[in-house]
Amino acid sequence: MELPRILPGDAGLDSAFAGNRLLRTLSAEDRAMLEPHVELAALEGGETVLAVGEMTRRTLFPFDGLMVSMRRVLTGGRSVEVAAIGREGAVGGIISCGAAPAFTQAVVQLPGSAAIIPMTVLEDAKQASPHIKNLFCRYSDALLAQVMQSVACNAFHPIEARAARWLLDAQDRAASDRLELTQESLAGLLGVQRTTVNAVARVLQEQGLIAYRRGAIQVLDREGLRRVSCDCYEAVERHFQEVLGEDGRGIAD
Amino acid sequence: MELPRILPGDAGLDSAFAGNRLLRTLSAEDRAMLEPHVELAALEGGETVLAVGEMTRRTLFPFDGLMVSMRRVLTGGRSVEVAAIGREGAVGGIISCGAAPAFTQAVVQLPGSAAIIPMTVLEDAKQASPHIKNLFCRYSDALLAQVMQSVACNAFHPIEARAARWLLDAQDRAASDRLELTQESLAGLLGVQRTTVNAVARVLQEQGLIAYRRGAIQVLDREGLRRVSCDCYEAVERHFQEVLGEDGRGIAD
DNA sequence: CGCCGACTGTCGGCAAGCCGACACAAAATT
DNA sequence: AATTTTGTGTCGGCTTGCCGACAGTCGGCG
Repeated sequence: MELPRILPGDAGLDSAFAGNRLLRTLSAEDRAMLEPHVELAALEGGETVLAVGEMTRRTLFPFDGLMVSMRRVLTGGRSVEVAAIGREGAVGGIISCGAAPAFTQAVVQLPGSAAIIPMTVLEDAKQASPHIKNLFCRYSDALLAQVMQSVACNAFHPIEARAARWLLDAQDRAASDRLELTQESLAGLLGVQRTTVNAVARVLQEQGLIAYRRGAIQVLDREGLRRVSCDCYEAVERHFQEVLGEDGRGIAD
Repeated sequence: MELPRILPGDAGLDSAFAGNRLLRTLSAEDRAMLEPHVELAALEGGETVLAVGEMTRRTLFPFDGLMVSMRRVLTGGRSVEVAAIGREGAVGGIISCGAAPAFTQAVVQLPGSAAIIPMTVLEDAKQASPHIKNLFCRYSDALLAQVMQSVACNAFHPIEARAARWLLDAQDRAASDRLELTQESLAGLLGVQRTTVNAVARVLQEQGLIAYRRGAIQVLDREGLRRVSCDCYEAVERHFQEVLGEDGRGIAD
């Protein structure tokens, strides 16, 4: 995978360390340790960040609207999103510590920027900083919880609710309220037929919750979406808060 | 949670360190480091090993037929199994490093034994032994993969295939080919109606793949089950092999 | 023995969402 | 401006699995 670079100036670094929920919690010393090894990248929608089977030698910390979608593709070509990661988290070797090949593919769903750090650097940082180590452990738990919730969500909740949840999740991470994606790709993420997505989109639009045109969906009424969405949205957010807290310190740091 | 103890004699310890796929890979020195802090427990079906919200202060390494089921319960009382863990893995704080409360409940599904080790001890061991640290990282990745596969599996595969997969998974871990569970509880694990499970069970029995009586299912024909099961079974096992290998050393230890 | 609670078998109506098909519209390409 | 590509709208038939209901059965226990 080749990633386009953006200017690695201090402005970029500052917004990375301020814009990502994990990086934001780092002390000056922690930050100083990582900074020399950070690479910044601007990513466009559709780019593959990590291919199945590829070794996870680095980790991306999204900020600035970037949302990366982790997809599991099955034999037969059908695929679902198993997790979406934005400025609240990290993608790559953060769980496996770089010791395992990717099980899912990671694709840029909403464009934005990321701070990219080699796993070797991160592993050293974990050794040196108790906070970093603890932070990554807690984030791993939060990510696992997110995926676990999706298992339950897929099993029980109707697509209308799941679609609404997805839109809320996406908009949380997006830089704008306009999400550039087709109904077709949304269908692929939710693991349902395109025609089903179309039906749901129509209903949500009639209710004034969203507006869409060719290749883009706009969120008009977050509160309304929240009502039709399943409570998986809240459940995951609650666990995030509990584990990582708003300040990212969480429990017993 | 209170766990009944079994005699912590050397015989028990030996079978624990030989019977669990993770513990088995430890060197004599690694084992010596943990041994003084290991508690052995015999667990009965239905016991709650970890309640939602409880801090994960220790980790269980199942052996000897024990299978623990991680369940996510939704508002409304419906629940699904998000992961099943047997002698190939570990349950508890292994991902969160003990830094987060449990998001799912963990219930004993098939009776057996476990080696229980406090997270504090495990964390120290990770510091001291590169192999242990690497092993736990790789297992974390494998567990996450398992859950991710379930998301896709629930989204696409018909229950007949999923049920067959569950039976294979369970029998891999069980001490015998007789699984003591009711159709009702299997329905709860798969996240479907009991009547649906009943229909599936009847079909599988007619095909001679299983036999069941009140409260127990017996696997008769593994190969046959494999044919009707979805390939999620193989997909997860393959990733396990790739990451942990048969000897648990996996990639670049 | 006889009761009772838990588990299983079965049915019929019903809704969600699959799936293929096709027409249309908007953008991109030439 | 003409053409192609890509995305959207919609329909009808069909299957899976939900859901409530109820009857049958097994086994333990008083």
